[in-house]
Amino acid sequence: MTAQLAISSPTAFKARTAWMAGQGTSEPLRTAGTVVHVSEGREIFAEGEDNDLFYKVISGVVRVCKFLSDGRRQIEAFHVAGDVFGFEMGGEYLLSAEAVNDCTLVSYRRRHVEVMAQKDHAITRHLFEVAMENLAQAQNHSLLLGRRGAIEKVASFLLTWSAHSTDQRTVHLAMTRQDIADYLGLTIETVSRSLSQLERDGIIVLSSVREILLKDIEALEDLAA
Amino acid sequence: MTAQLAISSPTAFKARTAWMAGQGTSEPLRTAGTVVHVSEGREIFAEGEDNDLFYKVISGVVRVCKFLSDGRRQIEAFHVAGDVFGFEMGGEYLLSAEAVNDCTLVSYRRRHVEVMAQKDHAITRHLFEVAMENLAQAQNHSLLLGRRGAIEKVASFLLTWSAHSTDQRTVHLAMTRQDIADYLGLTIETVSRSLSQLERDGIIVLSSVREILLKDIEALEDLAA
DNA sequence: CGCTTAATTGATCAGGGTCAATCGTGGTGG
DNA sequence: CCACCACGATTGACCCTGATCAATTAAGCG
Repeated sequence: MTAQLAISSPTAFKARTAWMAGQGTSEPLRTAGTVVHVSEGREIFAEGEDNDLFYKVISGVVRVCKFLSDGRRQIEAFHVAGDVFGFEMGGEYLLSAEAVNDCTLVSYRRRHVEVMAQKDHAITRHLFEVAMENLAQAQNHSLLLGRRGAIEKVASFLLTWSAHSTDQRTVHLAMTRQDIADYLGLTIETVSRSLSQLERDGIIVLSSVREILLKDIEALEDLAA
Repeated sequence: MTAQLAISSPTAFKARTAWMAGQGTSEPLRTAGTVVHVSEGREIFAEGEDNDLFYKVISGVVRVCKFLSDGRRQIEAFHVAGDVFGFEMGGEYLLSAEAVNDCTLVSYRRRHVEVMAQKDHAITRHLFEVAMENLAQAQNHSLLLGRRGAIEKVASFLLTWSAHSTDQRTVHLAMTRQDIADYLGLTIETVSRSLSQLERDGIIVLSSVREILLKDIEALEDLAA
């Protein structure tokens, strides 16, 4: 609360290196957690369950999502190394979380951390930042969903996701087309067509299904503007 | 942090009575603010400005929104009496806020409150709840924007907004059709047509432009499911 | 009473969804 | 090692919802 650390950036994903999560003096929660492994596709928690735990990603990618009664799915966010998710105030989770691929996570017992936070102000501040970061992300996501066309959405997604790649111009996708579609509020076919379109325009190259080369980042940024 | 107060409900708007905002022992911030009046259509703050203040609504309705470079607008939320908005971590606001109609607000100096929060744990917890409530709201909004058709969106909007009305079946709209459209990610025409459609189906009655009677709440809930 | 702005309604169009067929790719087992 | 299989991704044809353009109506307000 006291220090006004600027949050990293108002993007949908956050970039921190996996190896530093859970260690270092900048990590207020480092002593409190339990390491867990979750394999691809497995549920971490579901909407409506008691939320006594929250998590931080060490490696892998997690999706958090909601479902409509008819099965339609909306992915709210993808979480990568360093991100905290599942931290909520009420008695039960408001969304579900699943492993996009094999993940290593640290789980924290909420009540335990709450007690710690009373003594250690740094923890409180850290949790605040987590919450505010997720909020900023959710608000950007709304803008994306409400006011952009299919190509704009896909371009925007590629740019954001490219921030994680070691090489800025090579995007490794951890998720399927269906995941992307459910994140962008599109169908799998429209995502596919948009990618093909971008390739035809010489803006990207689909070097393999899960790997995309960004040839013209300028053009992508114009589309995502 | 310690007490795990359940947040009121995961709806897009929150209902509290105007006359109790800013007083009562349940109000940790009651001594710190300054009352301000903002008239209809006026900007309260804009994306990119220094955020040294945040606000609570006493009366009236506030919209918070983002703009795309081409002028398209996405309203993230409407805030009513009791809601806190403009509370962010970074150095500048990530969204803009405007008065939908004449408003009375209380403004709080962020740095001042941050100092207070160090001494008074109740303030910290209260701000946490504010943040988490806004987060839950933003996430529900994403679901609405990404995965629902026009009629579903409008039905959902009416139900949520009806929670504020004294009479549950009579909805007074503070905002224009354009505001509704920008909140739902639709055009003004589609909002209008959806309302007309609902009236033709006997589900609502448009008693005047700003007043709508909900005749068949069941049917609305089915649509919004 | 007219003027201005918001809202409704209509006609048409296009972006994206749906349905269906084909292609690729990675994994498995012979 | 290779062939087959299963599932994900791509592509095509068509349709439908919601956007766009345009005209009309309604509602404040001076």
